[in-house]
Amino acid sequence: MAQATDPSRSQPTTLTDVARLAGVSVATASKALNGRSQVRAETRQRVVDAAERLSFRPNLLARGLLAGRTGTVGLLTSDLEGRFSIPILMGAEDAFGAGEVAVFLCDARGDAIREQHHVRALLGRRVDGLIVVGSRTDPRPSLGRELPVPVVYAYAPSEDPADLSIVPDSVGAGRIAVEHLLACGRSRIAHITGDPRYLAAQERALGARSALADAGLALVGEPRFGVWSEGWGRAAAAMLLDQHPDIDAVLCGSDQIARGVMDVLRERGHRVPEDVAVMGFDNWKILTSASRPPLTSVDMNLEQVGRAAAHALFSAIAGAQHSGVETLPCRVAIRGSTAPLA
Amino acid sequence: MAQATDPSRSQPTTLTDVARLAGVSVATASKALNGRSQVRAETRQRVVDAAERLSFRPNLLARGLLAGRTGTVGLLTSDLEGRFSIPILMGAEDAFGAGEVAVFLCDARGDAIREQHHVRALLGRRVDGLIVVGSRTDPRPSLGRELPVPVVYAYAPSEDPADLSIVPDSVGAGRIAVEHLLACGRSRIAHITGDPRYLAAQERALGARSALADAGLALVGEPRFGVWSEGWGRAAAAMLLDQHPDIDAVLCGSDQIARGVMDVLRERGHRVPEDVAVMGFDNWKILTSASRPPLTSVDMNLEQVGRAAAHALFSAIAGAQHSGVETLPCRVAIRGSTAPLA
DNA sequence: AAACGAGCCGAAAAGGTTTTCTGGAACGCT
DNA sequence: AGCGTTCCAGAAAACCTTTTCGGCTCGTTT
Repeated sequence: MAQATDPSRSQPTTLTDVARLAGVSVATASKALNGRSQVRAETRQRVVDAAERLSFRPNLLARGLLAGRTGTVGLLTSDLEGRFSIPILMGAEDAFGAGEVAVFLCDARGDAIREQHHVRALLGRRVDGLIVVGSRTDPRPSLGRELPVPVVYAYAPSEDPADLSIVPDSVGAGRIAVEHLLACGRSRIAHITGDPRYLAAQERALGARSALADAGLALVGEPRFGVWSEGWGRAAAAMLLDQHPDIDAVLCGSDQIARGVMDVLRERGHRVPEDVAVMGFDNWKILTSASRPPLTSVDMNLEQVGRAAAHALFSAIAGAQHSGVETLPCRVAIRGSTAPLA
Repeated sequence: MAQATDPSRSQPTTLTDVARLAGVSVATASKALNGRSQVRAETRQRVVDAAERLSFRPNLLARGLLAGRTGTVGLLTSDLEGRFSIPILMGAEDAFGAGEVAVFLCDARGDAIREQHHVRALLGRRVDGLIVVGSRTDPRPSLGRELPVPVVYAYAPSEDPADLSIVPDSVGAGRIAVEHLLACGRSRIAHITGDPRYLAAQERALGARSALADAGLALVGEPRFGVWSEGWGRAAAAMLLDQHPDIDAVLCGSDQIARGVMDVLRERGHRVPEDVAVMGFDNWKILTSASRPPLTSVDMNLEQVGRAAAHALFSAIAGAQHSGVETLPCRVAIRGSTAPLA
């Protein structure tokens, strides 16, 4: 006798097994399980029972090979570590998971070579489409127009306008932040933000200024660019208070910066929000809910971005031909650090 | 004529195309490209050139169908949002990516039904194995012994000792934390930690006590369990200082708690680390590097856990039969919040 | 009674690759 | 010349599923 095979690793049951047990041909078994009409109800039931007893799961490889579509997509992140990729990834996974589509996850770690490698591997697996997730909102090089499957860029738009990109509306984010502060009765608003080489920093500042201008106001001083850290928030806040002790709101480019700013405000005896309102961007709950008081922040709706990218990819796979950069609105998550002036 | 097909979505080239262009049979083309020996060098070169010209990529579905192995694994997380899954996921993705294995990402969102659904879907895609990543270190129900592929549990071990699980050494983490504080000359050490229903909280406390006992010492008071938040850290620190103003170190159950503790210490005029040393767990850089001073913290080496799980799955796929819970050591990331007593 | 239609099932092909086996050609040796 | 050996290429099967098409049976209609 041949060596007994490990029972716990037995070959998965095939349609042939089911057909044999049900006493029909594989063709009939297939039709019975897939709800085709040319099967008698009684026969169908026999097949379904047999499949159940053998706990049959159709081999999606074979099906994909035949159908030309695999029901898989590639999710290519440039940087899993950064916290922006994760919510986008969650949104996309959510949107796909509901629709029987499986997601290949690849992390390029910001390396173009590795990215290219992953694209090749994914194409070898005949994914139906790709989502490319960036780690910042600055445009990135396109994967090219010659790919055999549709591609959607999320968060970081493609440089090629022929590609389809889904990004949060950073300018609008700056606008709604200022509008919220204005609604709270603030008028002497300063802006402390992060690295000026980030498009997001520039666009948020632009939106903030534009909303102020619409109200006939202007920022107190110039936007203070620096880095995305609490330390910078503290340093900039100290300088700001020295020069402009009369501010009544600080719009911060990130939640981290906002935390630094709030620490300095408190240490210098300014009450938040009674004397000075503080706002951040990103709505990173670990920071916003832990600060004293909890921090009002602009949420970039990143899960939404991921979901929208997934839906866009769906319709692109179905044949729709869209292109250009689509922006999604952000929203203000209001907490204790902003409140109307008494 | 038939409708012209969209050139940008042309069918991928197949081995048949390559063989035709090279003037050989598909069998020979396959052997040439896969380095089989029964091909003349000159013929092989012709095939390779043809494949190159057509930018041929073998269809991994077909290969997988034939080989019975697909070179894919499923990564099943219970909670992508939590920050513990991500490093594990990165480590696993890293280990697999190097070896031509692609990773299906599925997020069950802590829902057993959804998890079961994903397992079925992954088995339908004939993954070669599964990694199940938990969101906390408490044991979780096994997926069962009847699965047709090997499974490795990471971070959250399986309740079934017949399964293989890879977890960080939480007891050891508590030990090395205390050992570091002892090495800094501290002897009056208090412990403020999180939710007592988390095994990690219990085990870290256990390890800490055991290391202290080895040195002939004991904790100052009982471990103070609460929740994993800055707010609890502040509240507990205030109580602690009221009862035991003479402590010289606080071991905190998480970096968030540690930040809260440090804020209260500073506000009450205790210097860190001169008067009181503070340590956290998790080594979450966004918190450890932003605090004043930067926070010493125990790193759970989660990427390592992910990599180890990937390697374990590899060898299980290759046939090795391991089981039980394997613990991986943690390490102390030393920063400014701990320093030797002068 | 013959013809026809409807309903149901099975045979076979297709999808792309790898592997095994067969066979042909060239070459060396007796 | 005949035989054996080596080398190389191709034919065919296999993996598993879906779909098309042909054919069988049975019931209905003229």
